[in-house]
Amino acid sequence: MNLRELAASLGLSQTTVSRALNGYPEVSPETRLRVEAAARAANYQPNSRARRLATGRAMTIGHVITHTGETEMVNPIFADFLAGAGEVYAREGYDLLLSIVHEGAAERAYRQMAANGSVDGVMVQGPRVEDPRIGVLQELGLPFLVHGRTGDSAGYNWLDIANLRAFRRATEFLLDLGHRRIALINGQEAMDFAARRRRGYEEALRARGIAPDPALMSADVMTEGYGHRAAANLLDRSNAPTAFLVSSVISAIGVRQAAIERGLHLGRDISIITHDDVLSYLNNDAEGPAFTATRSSIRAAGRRCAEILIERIKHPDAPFVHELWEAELMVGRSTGPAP
Amino acid sequence: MNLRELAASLGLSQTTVSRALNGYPEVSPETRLRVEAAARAANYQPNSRARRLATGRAMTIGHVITHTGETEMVNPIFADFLAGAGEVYAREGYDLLLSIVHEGAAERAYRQMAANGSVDGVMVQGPRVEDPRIGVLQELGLPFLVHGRTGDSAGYNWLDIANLRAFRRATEFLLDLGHRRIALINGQEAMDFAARRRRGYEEALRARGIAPDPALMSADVMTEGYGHRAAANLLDRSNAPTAFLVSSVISAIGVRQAAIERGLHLGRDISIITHDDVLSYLNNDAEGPAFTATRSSIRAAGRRCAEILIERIKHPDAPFVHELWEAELMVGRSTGPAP
DNA sequence: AGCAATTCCCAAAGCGCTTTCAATTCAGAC
DNA sequence: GTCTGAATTGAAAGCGCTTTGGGAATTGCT
Repeated sequence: MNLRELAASLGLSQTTVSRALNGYPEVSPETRLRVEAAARAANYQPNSRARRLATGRAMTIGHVITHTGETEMVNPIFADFLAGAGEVYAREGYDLLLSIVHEGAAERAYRQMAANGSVDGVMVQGPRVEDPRIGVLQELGLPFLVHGRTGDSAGYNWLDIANLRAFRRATEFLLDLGHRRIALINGQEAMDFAARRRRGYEEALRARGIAPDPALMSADVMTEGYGHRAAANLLDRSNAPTAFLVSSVISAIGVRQAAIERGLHLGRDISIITHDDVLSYLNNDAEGPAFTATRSSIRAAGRRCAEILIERIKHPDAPFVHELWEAELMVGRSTGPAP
Repeated sequence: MNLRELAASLGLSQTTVSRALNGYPEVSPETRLRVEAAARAANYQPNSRARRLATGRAMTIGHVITHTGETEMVNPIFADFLAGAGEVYAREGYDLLLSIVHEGAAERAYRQMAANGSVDGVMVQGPRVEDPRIGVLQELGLPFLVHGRTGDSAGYNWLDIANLRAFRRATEFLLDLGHRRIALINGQEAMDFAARRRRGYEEALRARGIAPDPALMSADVMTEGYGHRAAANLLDRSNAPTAFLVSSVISAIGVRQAAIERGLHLGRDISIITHDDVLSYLNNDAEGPAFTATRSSIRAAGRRCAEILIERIKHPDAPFVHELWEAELMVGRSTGPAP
């Protein structure tokens, strides 16, 4: 059933039927009701391909997710972010076009989306400290929103969490507990969020007169194995740290494992604070691991990012939106006074 | 730059330019070269909206991912599956339309995709023992492929792993090591894969004259917390199991944690076998946890599923494809003789 | 009653491609 | 020379919708 047939069956023109269904005012109430009833009865759905061509809008938002070359790893936090954003898209009638490519191919993916008009805007995730994607998107004139920040953050829309403050705060918390040798198990520091977290950690240490010790810091893709390996190395040293600051729950599980293997008791012999994205399948709650954590839901971020982006698509000339979220510090059972 | 402008700039008709770019034979080699050069120079990309309308093909594949009501959990294995499928889609020129909805809304999502023609086919993941989606898709006449199986599996395309055999094999492995009280920490048994795994487990026990003990079996959404909780309960009983068969690495981590908390040493006091989907961020290899595992890459499955589905879209009348993959049993450090 | 302003509806022109059908050219066959 | 058929190219008709620019009927105002 298409519009022409529906119109014919009603003895109306396509124009009127189209207007009736799309809520335009120049249709009499009775006609609108009649049309709506007929459309429902015939289970009429406008052909989205035709509509897109006619309106020039794709009603689609593009997400380009990259995986890093070496490990081919797809960051699992994307799933939760997508779930949050997807909720909003569905509500607003947008489709979500997902493209998963190697890191170097992201630019091409964006160019293609822009050139062939398959999306109205794109969501950028996981920006690096220097991220070429931003410049490309600015040049393309495609509306976009960055989850995170990079470079000169004034010239585009972004939503980020206060990574620096969160990790400064977490470090201060450990310092207050008397810890002096605090290890940082960070994500890859080419990523903007990781770079900021490190700065927060270092600032807090310096503010207490402690020089950051490069031997206590590591940075890598945040897998469980990495957390385990990094912690194992550090714990086997003569001058082992008494506390760990970890960038993800997945890695924190590895760190915990390394500690336990060495007979250390969490919150007594060793302290761990992790950043917690509140992933649905790794709940860090009272009955779970209950790590002390800086906490900010990635899914909620996805929702809000989607809202902002759609707003931007509707009003491309509005001023840039910058939204900074604070992470909350949740005290769990993985921290305690320095031994 | 659109086709008309490009054609005008070349002094050719749209017809010829279109043909030249799309590889039709009725264009002279020189003309084709000229057109291709001009298209490259002008960075011409055909408007996908127009092309879709004209051809009637969406060049898009739909994935509808559901999250269960209570937990709102998005299964993280989807990310890896999508990454695999996405690779193939990109190669074949297909887009991936992702819809993340509540369980009950899946049917409506499919109907909508079919009615408004936004996809050429859909991928179905995580089928339940009785799954209404299959019937809906058959009725809609939309090509689809199921990752997994359900009900009468003859009437549609699917790719699955041999869940029953994998878990029977794993159970036999534990039995051979002398274990007699083996717990099953399964996924929700409304899911087809989990139901099959359970049958495999029970078959193996019965074959050795052991009656499956309902007290040793549990089933739930496979989070870390669930694994921890279920194992803790079992281990605190008087007649605790000596081995665990777990349906996912994430839950296995929780099980391991519960065991360690009770001073049990893996592979000596307690054995764990888990199913391993080879998730990129939870690598279960030599330097990682190294669980003994039944192993099958979900990402590889995603790749193959995409290939099959595209093939089906191109040849809708071909006979149904059924592909059953064996999981391999990888012996790690988490299993040993019964104490 | 006469006029302008609404109200409601329609015909037709796109949107930017693909594809059918027809036209033209030219080589080779008679 | 004429005819046939292959090789190239184009004109134009869609694909199914939205939207512009009228037009007829109705209403409101003087």
